[in-house]
Amino acid sequence: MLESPFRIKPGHSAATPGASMSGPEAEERVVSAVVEAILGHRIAPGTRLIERELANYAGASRSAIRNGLLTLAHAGLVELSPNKGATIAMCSPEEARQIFEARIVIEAAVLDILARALDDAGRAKLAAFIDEEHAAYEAGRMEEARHLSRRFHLLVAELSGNDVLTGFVRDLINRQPLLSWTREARKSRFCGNEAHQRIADALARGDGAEAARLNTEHLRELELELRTDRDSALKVVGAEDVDEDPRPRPA
Amino acid sequence: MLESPFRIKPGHSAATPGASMSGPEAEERVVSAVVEAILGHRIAPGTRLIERELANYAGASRSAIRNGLLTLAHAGLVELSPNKGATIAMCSPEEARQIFEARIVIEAAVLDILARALDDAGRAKLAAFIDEEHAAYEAGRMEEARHLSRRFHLLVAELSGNDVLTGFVRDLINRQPLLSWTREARKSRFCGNEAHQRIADALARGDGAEAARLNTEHLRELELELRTDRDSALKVVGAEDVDEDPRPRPA
DNA sequence: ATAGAATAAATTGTCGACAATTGGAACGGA
DNA sequence: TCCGTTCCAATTGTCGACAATTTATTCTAT
Repeated sequence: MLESPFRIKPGHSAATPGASMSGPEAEERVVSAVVEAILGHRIAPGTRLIERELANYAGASRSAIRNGLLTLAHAGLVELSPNKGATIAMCSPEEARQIFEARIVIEAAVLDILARALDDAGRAKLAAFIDEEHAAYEAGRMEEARHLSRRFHLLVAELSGNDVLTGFVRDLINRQPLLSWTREARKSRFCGNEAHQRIADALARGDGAEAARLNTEHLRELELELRTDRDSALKVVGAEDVDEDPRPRPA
Repeated sequence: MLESPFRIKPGHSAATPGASMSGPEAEERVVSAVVEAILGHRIAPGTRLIERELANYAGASRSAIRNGLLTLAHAGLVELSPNKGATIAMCSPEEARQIFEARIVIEAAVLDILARALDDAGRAKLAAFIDEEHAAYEAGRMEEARHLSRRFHLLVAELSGNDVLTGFVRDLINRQPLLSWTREARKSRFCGNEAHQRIADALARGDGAEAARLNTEHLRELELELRTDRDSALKVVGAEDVDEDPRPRPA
């Protein structure tokens, strides 16, 4: 769950008004939809999520939505205030810093573990993934490229064989889009395929320390880029508060 | 949440039969009760949790219990199978290994961070906590001592200032009692007040690397102790399957 | 007597309705 | 015009009831 099939496309406000197909995956559908919406920068942090709206949208009942919101809250993607409702989580700069700090240390550990345990099958998977990532970029499918770029770090964690650490990495990666939700960030250059290649090379050499160092550098770069994006965004829009705001307005 | 006030005492099977005080903390109550029951080794991994029973016990309705179970499931303390219900999570040896591995790397990072940021207030808190821990042990209040011993690691994380990593540490520590749930483990010697003291000393010196090394050693020792406990338990009870079983039998 | 199928009990999943709380709007007074 | 109060719509929280599924029991045939 939370693994995000990335299939549901929100944007229009009523899925299929007549057909109330309340499958057993109703809750899952909402979770996926919200995750996808956040990843696609179609929904802004701080946006209020009204249960009934989501219910209508997903063709499910409020109970399912409530469960979904609870799951999302546990994952740190939405914030729940008693009697106040749910909003897309907002990350303060400090929180963003902490997330990057956590990613750096955990991924470093994961790489160190993986460097010792990587076998041929793993090497092949890594190579194939990086190829796919590169292909998507070359073909101009930026959305997919960005998606794969995020998933690279998850793949590394999975290959390390430690499910606990993998879960942590997944949570942290999923929160990433909360940090850079401005339109500017979408223009950011292809984030680090070269870096990923270098990391994979170091891993193949069995040099976990170097892989960790490269990854740390990579993440620091990302963080810096994010910070400048945020700053420039603030400088541009200024005090009128960011309101290009592509969020689904309550009817 | 999950912070566990440790105040509710389960054991008798009906809280206050007449008074259905369904406060807003009903869900919280169940969560605390289950956490406390797990920590006190009063409930065995694999035990099935029936919603209606919990509801009656806590004087709440099934909805609240369901939410509580979802929270516990996300924390890794219970497992939910669709249409099958909830059980106290069982940790395979492999899972236990992964949890310790995760603790080692994350706490090492936390100690490294803290060594650079520790101020006088923090030093004082650490010292006071270790004193309290020691006092509880000397006074023979083993339950409390064990509780404080676990919390030491959480305190270190909190002092580091990184809430994200702190949350991870909390999750991992809460899962600890799932690993050593046998009666034998209760007899285990006071786990590492000296070790805690030494770690605090290294921190006070600003030597994060040494603190991390000591902590790693400390955790490895704990893991080993656990493993032998489990093995000896298996050797003793043998194939009759562990069934001293102090779990609340379904009426 | 045992294996298998049919039945019955128990438990979970889902839903809609109602109560409680919040946020905003209309209203009135200074 | 501005501030405070009152009222109302909107939203969340909670509950019990019913349907669907699983699990235990009983019955029958071999």
